[in-house]
Amino acid sequence: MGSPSTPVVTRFAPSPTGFLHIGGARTALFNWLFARHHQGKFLLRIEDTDRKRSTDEAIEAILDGMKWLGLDWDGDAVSQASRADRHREVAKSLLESGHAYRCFASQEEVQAAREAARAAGKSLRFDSPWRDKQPDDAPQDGSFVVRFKAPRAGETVIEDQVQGRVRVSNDELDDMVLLRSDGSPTYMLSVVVDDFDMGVTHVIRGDDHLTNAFRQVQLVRAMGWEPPIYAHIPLIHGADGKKLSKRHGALGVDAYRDMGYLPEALRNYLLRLGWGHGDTELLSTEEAIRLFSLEGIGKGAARFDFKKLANFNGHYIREANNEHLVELTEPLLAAHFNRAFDDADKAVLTKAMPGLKERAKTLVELGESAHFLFKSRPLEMNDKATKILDDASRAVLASVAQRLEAVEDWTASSLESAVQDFARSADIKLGKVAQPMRAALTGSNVSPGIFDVLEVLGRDESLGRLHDQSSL
RNA sequence: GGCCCCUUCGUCUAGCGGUCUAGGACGUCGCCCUUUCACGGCGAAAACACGGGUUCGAGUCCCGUAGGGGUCACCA
Repeated sequence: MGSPSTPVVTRFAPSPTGFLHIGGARTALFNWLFARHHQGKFLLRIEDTDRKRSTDEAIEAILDGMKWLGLDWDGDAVSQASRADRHREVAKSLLESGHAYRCFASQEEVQAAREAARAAGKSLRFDSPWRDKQPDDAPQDGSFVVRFKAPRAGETVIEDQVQGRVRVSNDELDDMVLLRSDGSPTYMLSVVVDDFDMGVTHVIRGDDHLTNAFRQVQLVRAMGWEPPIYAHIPLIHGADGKKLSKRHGALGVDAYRDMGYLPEALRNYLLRLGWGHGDTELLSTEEAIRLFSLEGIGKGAARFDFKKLANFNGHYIREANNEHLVELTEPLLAAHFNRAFDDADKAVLTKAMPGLKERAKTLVELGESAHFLFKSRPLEMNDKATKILDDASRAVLASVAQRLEAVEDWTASSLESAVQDFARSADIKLGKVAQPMRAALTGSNVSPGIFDVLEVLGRDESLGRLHDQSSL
């Protein structure tokens, strides 16, 4: 950890070529948690230096994803492209100090050299013939790129907070391009400059950046700056153990939202994916901030497991307050029934929510489980309900309905005693009357407690549904 | 292919030389609760990749092997 005197500054730096995918979300979460833990700053920088592949929609999607997840950043999101002048300025000073040079080799030449290296089984380093040429040797009109004059001898070492000490021989690294032939800065240059200018103290990112880190450290040193502290976290794999790609479940967080996962559940799950603190599984955001540390991050890649996410989600649904869940579920119901839901509908939903949320793993399931409340008579029975409603059951329904009509106080407890009395007097088991009732009232074999269902549905609707299915 | 990283139950993980006959969670399978389904409770099966060292003693340290991953762009 940095000394207490230097405030922690972390950043999340996604490239806006798509949505905020699950791996990026976890990286953002770790950076956010780390910054909040140290009461430091968490910055957001959009790495849009590749103008062609960056889109405004993607930027929006990423910001939306962050907001939905509850990861708030300090200050405004910075556009890396907007800082191109400063990046060029740094490249220029590197050129002047002799840490960079103009390379006139064509892309074809570079390509050919790499292929030769591969054929020879060597590292694919490109040695530019222009590295040690004098400025006047340069062709007058040729286009060029600016390359970093990387050290060839020795090795570069990174004290990574997750990976430990990692070292690589400098002759493995070639002279990376700093400025393209059109004068635009590359990512390698831009990250280094931006991280420095933004005062980033800790770079926490996916370990696919680990090898980049070596070159970045060299660049930082060439500028006479101090490198940030690095923490390269393992990638997330799909359930099949393969790298998470577009084809392998690397969905945007918006997809998880649409599948009915709660942001708090996804946060908690993502946190536990690759980070641990003893046996603790469920952590509130406050606890997560309090407990989070880089030491708790594991080194191995983790597989994404929907089953466990669902379990966490069920937990957070049960924990959520009813009004909030009604708000989240109402749009799903409105879409399903293709009609607006008014306050009376919401009141019904709210009343049923305690029984509903107990058995839902996702918001989608929660919404579906509420359908029966709003269906109009006569309800259509699903297969299981149809099976339950045999002749005997329909006869029972007729009798119990008759008994319920006499109930003055239409509440779950009164209704329960009425049905209990009925079952006793008719000498049948409660289940024999409850299940047919459930079928008739909900059209299904699964629902919240049947007496709660009666109460929520109300006297008229309940009796009506019972009569619809009872034999006369 | 070069370089770098990783490897504890099916999955996520705890473990930071002896307390490990390896703990928790999800999942799975039983049982209990019970008006269904969930929830909850109880219980079970289930792992230190392999081989060498180091050490009185290794899941914990070192070296190989195997497997997995990442990266080698005028992408980020």
